[in-house]
Amino acid sequence: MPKLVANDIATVLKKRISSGEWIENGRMPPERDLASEFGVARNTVRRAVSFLEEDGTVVRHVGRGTFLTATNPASMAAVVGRMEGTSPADMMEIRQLLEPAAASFAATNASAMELNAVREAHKIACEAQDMPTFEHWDAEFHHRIFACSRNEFLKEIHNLMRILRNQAPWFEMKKRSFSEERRGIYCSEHQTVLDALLRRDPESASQAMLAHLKTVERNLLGR
Amino acid sequence: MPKLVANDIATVLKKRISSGEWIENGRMPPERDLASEFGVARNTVRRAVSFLEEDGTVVRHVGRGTFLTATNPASMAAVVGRMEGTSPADMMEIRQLLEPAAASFAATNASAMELNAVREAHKIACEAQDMPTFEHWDAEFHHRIFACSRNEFLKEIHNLMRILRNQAPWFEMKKRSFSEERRGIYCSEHQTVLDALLRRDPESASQAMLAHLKTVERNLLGR
DNA sequence: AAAAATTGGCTCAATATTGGTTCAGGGAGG
DNA sequence: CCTCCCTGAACCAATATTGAGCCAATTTTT
Repeated sequence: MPKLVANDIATVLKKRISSGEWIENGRMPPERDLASEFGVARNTVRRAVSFLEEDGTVVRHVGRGTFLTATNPASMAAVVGRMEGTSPADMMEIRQLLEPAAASFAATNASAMELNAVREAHKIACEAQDMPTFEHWDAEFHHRIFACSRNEFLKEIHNLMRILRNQAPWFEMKKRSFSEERRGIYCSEHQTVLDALLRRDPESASQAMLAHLKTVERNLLGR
Repeated sequence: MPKLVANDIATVLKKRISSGEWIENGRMPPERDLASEFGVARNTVRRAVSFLEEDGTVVRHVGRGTFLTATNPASMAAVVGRMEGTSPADMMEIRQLLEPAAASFAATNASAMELNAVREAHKIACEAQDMPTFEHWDAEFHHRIFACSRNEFLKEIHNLMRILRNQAPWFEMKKRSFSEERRGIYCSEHQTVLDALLRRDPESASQAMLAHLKTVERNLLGR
C-alpha cells in the first residue's frame, strides 16, 4: 500500500463527495476525525481539505465545521466533471472545428522560434522508436501549434482536450488504433501541415490539419 | 529471462504509463520503491526515469516525487483557473468558430420540442422590458441552440464560456454596450438564425449566427 | 448566563520522504 | 586488458509529514 500524502487524501475526499457521501447534511467530519481515520496527522488532512476549499468544493467555518458547497450545475467544477464523460466522437467533432482554426491562426501569428518548436516536435515524433514516445511528441506537435495561435482561450480548451484524451477510455482506443503504417501516414500529414505553416499559408494549414484529423477520426473510430 | 538494464526498465515504465497506471493522481512511485520492485539498484531506475524525463513523459521534483505530465487531475482545475483570465477578444474569436457550428448541428439534429424552446427564448428576449431580462433570455437563446447540437463536449465548452461571461469584466462591458437600438438589431438577427433552424437549413443557420456574432463583437469591442 | 466542549486557524521544531550526486567496486563481453 | 553498465552505499538538498500546542469562533451543556 502506497503511503498517503495530502494530494492522495484530497483525491479520496473528492471521490467520496462525488459519490454522495456526507450529502445528507452537507457536512464533512471534523479534521481530527479524518486524520485518525486516514492515520495521518491533522496538518496533512488540513492541507488536503485546503485543496478542496481552493477549487470551491467545500467551505470551512471555524467552530462549525466544513461543508459541501451547494452543487451548482453551472459551476466550473461541475462543468469539468461532466466533461470527463466526453465521448471520443464528440471530441473529434470539436477538434475538427478548432484545430484547423488554430493552424490558420498559427500560420499568421507564430514567431520563427515558435515554428521551430513545432518543427522539432514533428522531427522527434517521426524518429520515435516506440509508441509512447511517438504518442507524446505527436500530442506535443498539436500542442505547439495551439501555443502559437495567440489565443489564450483556444490554448486552454486544447489543454482540456489533452487532459481528457489522457484518460481511461482513450487509452484503449489509441492502443488499438496504432500501427506502424498509420504512424507513417500521420508523419507525412504532419509534414504537410508544417510546410503550410512555414509558408505562412493559413488556408493550406487549415485544410491540411482538417485532412489529418479526418484520418485520425477514421482510425480511431473505425469509420 | 534476460537481465534488466536501464533501457528495458524505461520501456516497461512507458508501457505502464500508457496503459493508464498511476493515472489517478499522476504520481509515480518513489525511485527507491521501483528499484526494489524491479530488483535493481536505484541508480539504474534513476537512469530509466531520466529517459522518461528527457522525452517529457514525466517531471521530477526533489522531495515531492515524479509526476506524469498532462495527466494529473489538478491540471483540470489549473486550466479552468487560467481560463478566468480570458480576454473578451479571444473569446469572441472562439465563439465565432463554435456557435456557427452549433447552429449548423442544431439545424440538423434538433427535435421539434427543442426548437420550440429556442423559439420561446427568442420570444421572451424580444419582449423583455429591461436589460437584465433581455440579457438572460438572450443568453438562454444561445444556450438552447447549443443544447440541441447533440454534442456534449460542445455544450460544456459553451457552459464554460457562459460562466466566464458572467464574471466581472464582462458585466461592465455588456452594460456599456447596451442600447435600445442594438437590442432591436440582436432580435432581428436572432430571428434570422431561428428561421434557418426551423427551415432545417444548416448552412444558413451557420451564416446567420456568424453574422450575429460579428455584430456582437463590433458592439462589445468597439471595432 | 456561564461553563465546557467542539471545531477550524495557525505556528514551529523535529523527523521522514524523495530526487540529485558521487564514488568505489564487480562482472560480462569485446 | 579495457570498456561499459550495473551495484551498493553514502551523503546532500528540497519538500512533506508529524506531533504538539495554543488561539478564536461556534455550539452544546450546565
